[in-house]
Amino acid sequence: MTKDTVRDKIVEAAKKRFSHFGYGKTTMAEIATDCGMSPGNLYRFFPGKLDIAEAIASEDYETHLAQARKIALAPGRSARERLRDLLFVELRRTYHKLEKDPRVLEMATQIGHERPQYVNWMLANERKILVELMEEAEKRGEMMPPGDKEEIAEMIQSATMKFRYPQLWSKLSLAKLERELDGVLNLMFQGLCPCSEAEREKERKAAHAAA
Amino acid sequence: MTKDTVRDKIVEAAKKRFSHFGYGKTTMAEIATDCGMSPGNLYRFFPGKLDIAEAIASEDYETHLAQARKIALAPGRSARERLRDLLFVELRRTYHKLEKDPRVLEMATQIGHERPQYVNWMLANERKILVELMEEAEKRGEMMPPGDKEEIAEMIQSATMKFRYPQLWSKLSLAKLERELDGVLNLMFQGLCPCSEAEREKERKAAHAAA
DNA sequence: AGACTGAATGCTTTGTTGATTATTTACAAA
DNA sequence: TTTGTAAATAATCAACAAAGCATTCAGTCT
Repeated sequence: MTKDTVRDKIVEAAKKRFSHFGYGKTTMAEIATDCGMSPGNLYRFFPGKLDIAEAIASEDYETHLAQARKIALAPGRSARERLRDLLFVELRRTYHKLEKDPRVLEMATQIGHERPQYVNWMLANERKILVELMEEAEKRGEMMPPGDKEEIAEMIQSATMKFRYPQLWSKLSLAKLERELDGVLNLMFQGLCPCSEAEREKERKAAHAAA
Repeated sequence: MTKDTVRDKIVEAAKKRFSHFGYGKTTMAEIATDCGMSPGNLYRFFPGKLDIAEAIASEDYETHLAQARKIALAPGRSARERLRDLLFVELRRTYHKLEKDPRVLEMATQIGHERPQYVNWMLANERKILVELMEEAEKRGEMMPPGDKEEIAEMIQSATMKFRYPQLWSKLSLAKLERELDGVLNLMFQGLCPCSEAEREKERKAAHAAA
């Protein structure tokens, strides 16, 4: 039996236990027994319990990323339509996932708390997709904002972070969240008080001086 | 001795204790003794301990609101400059306040956790100021985005919530936070991919259909 | 050697007890 | 009636013991 097969077996067993009893309530000993091995042996395949959870999360995340990339590059939709689609799909997906079962939320908070680096890695991946979206738009000759695309992606994430893991930040209903996301997108798309670039530049200087 | 005088005395005593020992570590009995009365009597002036904290917070908040309103209506600055000033001042103010002393943070989290209504009330107040800012801009003939001002204010808050109580949501440094706020504001001001209103309308219909 | 075990370790969680403390209430003074 | 007290209650907290568990490792088997 190859090493990867065993790894998969462990992940499968853990997935069953975690989704049934929750992360906190399943022990390494139980996972080991389910795989017909001793607890100690698990550590030859994973550094620790949380890493098994990460492996499970990553599986899910891979398919999510693929889906997101497809939306970001969907033909026949404008850049802004694609961005809107992307954020709405993410909002609904995570909302429902966290809503339907508290076990997932438990694992999410656990990982988010003890592995901030992992969260950063996810954000970076999604930023890469946003950049691809913008590059694609530029290639198609759509109007694009000036400036570094990676930075713009960061700001989009910053302005929409509330909608990324909705249940962690607020207790708003999905309907309310969707309305707010729509509003924030409109704000970003149309811009407050649209006017000339020159005027904007002057303004930023004034802001800098005041600070 | 009038009722309000006693109330003030209680608030003063509590303020001293809270800022010195923290909310959790001061007892109602101590506050009462400081005021030369029995613990039970405090309840003739406040429904509970947390309400005393609220009273203290509100005192501070009033001066904050006044300052914010002044910034929002400052002469000689454009609407966007004023909005930028407002958000930056708020960011720095709360960041430093929470940074400098954990006692304030303790009270803030306590109130935020057990009195979500109070937080809503604060947000509503600040929204009112944003609306005033926009109305003032309109009066001065500055270019304004179309739509309900109250709603726009809500969306601005939504997009900038990360900067309102920075320490509660992330562990970013003030410098990083300022850069992000700057970026988000630019995003809102210039708008992603500026283009015609008609095109935007078409887009929203498409988004609706897709949902 | 390489794969694996299961007992040992030390950390975290849980349960329990006793004290503190917010809040209520029955009563007293003015 | 208003203003207050202080004892009673009930909820929470702190301290500490007991379990339980993730993780490690000395050692077995192949």
